[in-house]
Amino acid sequence: MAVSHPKISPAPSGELVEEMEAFRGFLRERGYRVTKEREAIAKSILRNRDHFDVDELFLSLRNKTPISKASIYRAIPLLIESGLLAEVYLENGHMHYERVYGREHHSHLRCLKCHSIFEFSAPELTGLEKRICRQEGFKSQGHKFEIWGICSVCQTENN
Amino acid sequence: MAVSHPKISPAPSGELVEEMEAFRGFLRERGYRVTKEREAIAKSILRNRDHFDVDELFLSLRNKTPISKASIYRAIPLLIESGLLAEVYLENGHMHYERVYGREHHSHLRCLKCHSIFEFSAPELTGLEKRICRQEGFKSQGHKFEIWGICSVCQTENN
DNA sequence: GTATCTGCAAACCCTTTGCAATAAG
DNA sequence: CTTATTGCAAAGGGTTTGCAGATAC
Repeated sequence: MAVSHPKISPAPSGELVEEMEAFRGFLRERGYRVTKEREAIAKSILRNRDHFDVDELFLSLRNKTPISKASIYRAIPLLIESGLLAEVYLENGHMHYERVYGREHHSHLRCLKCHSIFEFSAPELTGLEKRICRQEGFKSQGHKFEIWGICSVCQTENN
Repeated sequence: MAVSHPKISPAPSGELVEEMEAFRGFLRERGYRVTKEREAIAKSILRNRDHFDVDELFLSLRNKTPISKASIYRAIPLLIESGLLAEVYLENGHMHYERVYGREHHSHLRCLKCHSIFEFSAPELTGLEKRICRQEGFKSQGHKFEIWGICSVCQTENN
């Protein structure tokens, strides 16, 4: 199985300075320290990644700024708290993350063959969420919608 | 944190014999053996559980018919193949399962406080799924919708 | 200088697997 | 009798943690 269409959409880099500054500000406010490791991790996420797991991040940092997985795992809660990242539990075994800073809520299509993730927006989900919660007396803090199957590229590949 | 409203809805027991026979039939067809361990696991699921994880099942069997976790883990793929169970990846760290035999597709409300799971049906999700897939050229094999927050019982509890 | 952060390695938790003994057909 | 299944204990994979040395402030 050798599939290789792109999983990572290159990110706009205009706001990078601004977003980095926001992250540094968050750290200072909370009394956390601004370390080169945390900066490298944040920069890598802002620059390259919409979706990733810890291993991908670790490998991509390995060349320029090698950082231990322990430090990555320890940085992630900070990135989440700062509003830069969110956890995404794709149902394939382990935790994934996605950059959320400056992006809007969306849902995922997950290809079972090439493991690509595609995004879409479905505004009606919000209405559905509200209606269900009203019916059940539930106080919502979030929702998730995911579709899995075979993406268009993989459908046309022979094998 | 001591919360204790019911997580498990008692199952109808009229069809139990019939469902067990279906499972035995499935095993025989496939050349698998009908063992007392597999029967105890299937019976426990049919009788008591809509949602569970391996640990809960292990503990509940412990008294009457102690079965090793290894055997439970090995039985689960069979139960899934037989159409009795489905995996549910609630985003709280590990795999859960739900009985599907004779039940219709539904979605989940997950309480962050008492960890109860509530179910609801939202037929419009199927239409949404189809529309998105048509737009993206995606071939769907399934979808999932989950809402998390605080359930009505937990909202009225002080603390 | 002092408290936080880092890397390392060990610990953890859930799940899977190798193996010898057991049991189904 | 033959082969699948079981329980045990060890191995796996992802994630967390204790600790001593490094570093931000």
